[in-house]
Amino acid sequence: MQTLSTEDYLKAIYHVSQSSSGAVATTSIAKQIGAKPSSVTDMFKKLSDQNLVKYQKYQGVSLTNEGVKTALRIIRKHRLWESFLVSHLNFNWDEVHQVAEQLEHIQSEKLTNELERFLDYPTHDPHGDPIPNRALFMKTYNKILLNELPVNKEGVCVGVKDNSSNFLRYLDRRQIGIGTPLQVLHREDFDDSLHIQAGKSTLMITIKIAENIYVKP
Amino acid sequence: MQTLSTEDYLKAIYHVSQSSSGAVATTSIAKQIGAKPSSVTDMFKKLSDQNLVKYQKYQGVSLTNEGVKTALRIIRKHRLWESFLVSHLNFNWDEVHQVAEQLEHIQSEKLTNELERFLDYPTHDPHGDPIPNRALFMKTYNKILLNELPVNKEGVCVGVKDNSSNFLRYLDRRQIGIGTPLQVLHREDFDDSLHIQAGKSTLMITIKIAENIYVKP
DNA sequence: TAACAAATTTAGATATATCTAAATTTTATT
DNA sequence: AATAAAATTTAGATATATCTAAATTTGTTA
Ligand SMILES: [Mn+2]
Ligand SMILES: [Mn+2]
Ligand SMILES: [Mn+2]
Ligand SMILES: [Mn+2]
Repeated sequence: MQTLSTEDYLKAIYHVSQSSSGAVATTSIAKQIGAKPSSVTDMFKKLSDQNLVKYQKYQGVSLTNEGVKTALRIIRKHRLWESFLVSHLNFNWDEVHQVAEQLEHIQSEKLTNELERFLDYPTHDPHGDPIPNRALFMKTYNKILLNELPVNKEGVCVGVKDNSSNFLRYLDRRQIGIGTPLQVLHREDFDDSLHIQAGKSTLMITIKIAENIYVKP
Repeated sequence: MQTLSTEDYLKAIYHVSQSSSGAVATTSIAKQIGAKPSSVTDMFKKLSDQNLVKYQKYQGVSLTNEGVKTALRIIRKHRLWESFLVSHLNFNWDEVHQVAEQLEHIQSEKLTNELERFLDYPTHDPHGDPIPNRALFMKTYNKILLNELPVNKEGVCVGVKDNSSNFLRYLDRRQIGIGTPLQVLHREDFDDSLHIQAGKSTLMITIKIAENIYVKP
């Protein structure tokens, strides 16, 4: 059986490998997990012994098929729990991550599958991230960052790149959430700021904000 | 912060101290937890350092006020989760214990309190055990064991003493559960077996069964 | 009460996880 | 290509948890 730490490593490797190509480097995981590189090396060896990653000294790791499956099972649980917390327990989308970080380690297939049924088979979590189904398949749709949306083209917010409380609460204050219609009215070349239409209100956001909002055109 | 193991020890000490008087002995906890007495001694020292138990060498432990509170907080979570699993996730009462054993360690006051609200402030878990409320107060009612119920006196099943899957499934097969009306029709002195009325059916049970069913007269 | 048995504690071994600092390998730069 | 810088690994230290076996204390019985 996996230790809690093992599971967090697999998840971290999965996420890093999604956002970059090639093998996953020791330091990138060290940063993500908050551990020293030497500890990461130890874990890489351990995971390699269990055939969850392919590891070559000095060359980083990549997940094996079994490793991907294990990571997706944790991510599935994480996102299902986040959905539950928001939809039934009055959590705000910026409060769920820390708790889901614990709940994702609960070992019970029946629990996971029944939770999924209870939530009526959600496909996306409160941050717009796709939830792997029982077969670990995820429905992903074409999404682009808000700053890539052509001026005056209509889009809908379908997710966020940055999941930090700070950013999510900023969006709350601007009344931007999953499902909010978004449109770029004007792009100010001088400072890269954007004039946007968000739902019924128009407002001004910086490029940094726009780079963390996913929209479906 | 508590380690998972610490929490299980506190819970074990609480339960043992409920079912016996005086200090809690090293071996009794060793049996409950499935550890060696020497390990238990180590933990007793650790808990004592944290002022969660009063410990005197060779004399066992007793929980301090803080220790009782900590134990009750875990028990509160355990029983709330058991209730959730049965009421919303299609778990049977004999399947919930192992999962609740994990869920009880999730650290989030908001989660616990919102779960309680979501379940509409239940006072008892699926086994009839009382759930401590937010102030850690438990509603207990007068209950006796079925074998102490006078012949022909009417009672209602309000709990079970043995929580094992084996026993709970036995009760399922006999259609005895929380709320089932029970009555002792005849007590066979020769082998201490009992003829009982359970709901609409009459059946015969051994003394061992009767000693594990709580009834409210 | 002396002697034995049972319970408990202590001492020391083993296993695991993570760190620091040194050594090694890879990558980038001149 | 040689050298410097960065990344990674190794070696060894520290901390924690749990065990076995021996020593100690307590409880029981002749
Ligand atoms: Mn986690
Ligand atoms: Mn999420
Ligand atoms: Mn537990
Ligand atoms: Mn219970």
